[in-house]
Amino acid sequence: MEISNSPLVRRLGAHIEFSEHEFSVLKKMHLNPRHFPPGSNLFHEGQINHSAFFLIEGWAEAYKILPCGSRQIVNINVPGDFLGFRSVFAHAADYSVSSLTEMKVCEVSAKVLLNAFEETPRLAAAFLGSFSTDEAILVERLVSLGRRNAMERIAHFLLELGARLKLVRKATDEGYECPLSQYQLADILGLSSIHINRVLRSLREKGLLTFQDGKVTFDDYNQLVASVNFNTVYLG
Amino acid sequence: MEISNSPLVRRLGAHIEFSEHEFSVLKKMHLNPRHFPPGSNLFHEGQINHSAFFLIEGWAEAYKILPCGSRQIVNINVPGDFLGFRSVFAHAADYSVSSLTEMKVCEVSAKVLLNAFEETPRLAAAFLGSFSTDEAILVERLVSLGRRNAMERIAHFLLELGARLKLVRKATDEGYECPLSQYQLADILGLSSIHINRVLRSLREKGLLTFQDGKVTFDDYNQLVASVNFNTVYLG
DNA sequence: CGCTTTGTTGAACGGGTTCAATTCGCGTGG
DNA sequence: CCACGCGAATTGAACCCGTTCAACAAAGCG
Repeated sequence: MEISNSPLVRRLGAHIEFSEHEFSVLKKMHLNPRHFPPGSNLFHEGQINHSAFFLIEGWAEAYKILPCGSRQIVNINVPGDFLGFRSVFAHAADYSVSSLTEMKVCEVSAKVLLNAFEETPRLAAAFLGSFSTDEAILVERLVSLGRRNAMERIAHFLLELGARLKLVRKATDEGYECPLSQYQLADILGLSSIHINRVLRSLREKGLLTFQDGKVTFDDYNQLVASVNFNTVYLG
Repeated sequence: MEISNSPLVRRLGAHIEFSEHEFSVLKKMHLNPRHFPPGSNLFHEGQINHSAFFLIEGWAEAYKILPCGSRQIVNINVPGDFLGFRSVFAHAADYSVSSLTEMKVCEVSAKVLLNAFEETPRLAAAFLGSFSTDEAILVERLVSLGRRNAMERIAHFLLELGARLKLVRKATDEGYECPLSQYQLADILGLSSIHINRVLRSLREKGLLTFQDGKVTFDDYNQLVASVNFNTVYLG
């Protein structure tokens, strides 16, 4: 793959132009790609990591399991996303990450990463900017779980995912391929899968969006955006 | 104030020992402290910031207002916390921050911060570690809003706040001073203030914790921790 | 072919909200 | 000094969004 088409470069480069030197540093991070089948564990809660991953192809989920047995998905990761960067700087990972589909990642050790940061401060700033976006996504989901009803949560999440996938050319205003099940949607949005099912039906019947057969289709993008007050500014 | 007693140094130094040089860099960040009365806005959603703040004394709240008028508090900040660091690297702040009490902060420009990071990589790592903890707090709250009931959310949040305040010597296992109202607790935990009130009464009657007169008292710390499965590992 | 995973629908229940009213403490002005 | 207003806490009652339990259909897969 041509380096400039890498989803990582596309994400980091959303706001700045890279120099030749910066490109070469990024290129080094693309060596040694690794593949995982669906359902693989990249790392788990409490694990001490000395490396992080770039997600190049495929989808992953970051989640926590509660003692009572229920589960909260913290984030869904798509190509261009960072996996486990926090746990490099923290003592240990505070959640688990598994692949949802066939997945291609590039592993980067803490050392390589910190060296790159020292060497090219602009690159460090680009990374910090992207980390900020990740946290903004987390904040926006917190708002959803705290103050939005089921319909708003679902629409918001699927619109957000669409916006993120557009960055890496995997979605349009028409919709996108989506490997998530209704159960996973429930664990992301703090709802039961039964209720997810009912609300999805209602959204479909209203002609707003269709979540079916591994595809999300925006049947009326503008009305959907308007009806849940979706705003992309937080995505950077 | 002696620099080594600064809540910022106490937080950053939770895991590493600073050199003389690193101390001097941190000391420079303590110049020009600013004071704010309760209810001041440090910055608001959408604002473009070129500087961030360390919270030295007092409490603050970070929140988002929804178009429907309801509010979600993203985090409560206590001495030693960072305010607005993300918005330095992102395009704009994605939430607003106001003081809850009389407050003392130190302002640090993006430039000074980035220079410090280049100059002393260990300091940069300490900051990244602390940012990680902030994000872990966010993740844990997401889990609360998604999968815990009102009693668990309240207990978890007040225990977490206690653990954070212990780091800066402002709490013990007995309890701590807390300027939050029941309304604010509601906006943090995605509940109504009426329900907060009822659950607080129930917790008090069970002899687990008392939230009254600006104080949180852990009437039976161990039983409280056990009954909601509180675990501090995510706090780093 | 049976088994598991995912999706679908109905009915009853319940945790938490909403609306409404009351109390208490406190600062402010008459 | 008291009346007033205001924000925070408190309590009751009705309601409702979302859960839980239960049953069944459809699709994929060894």
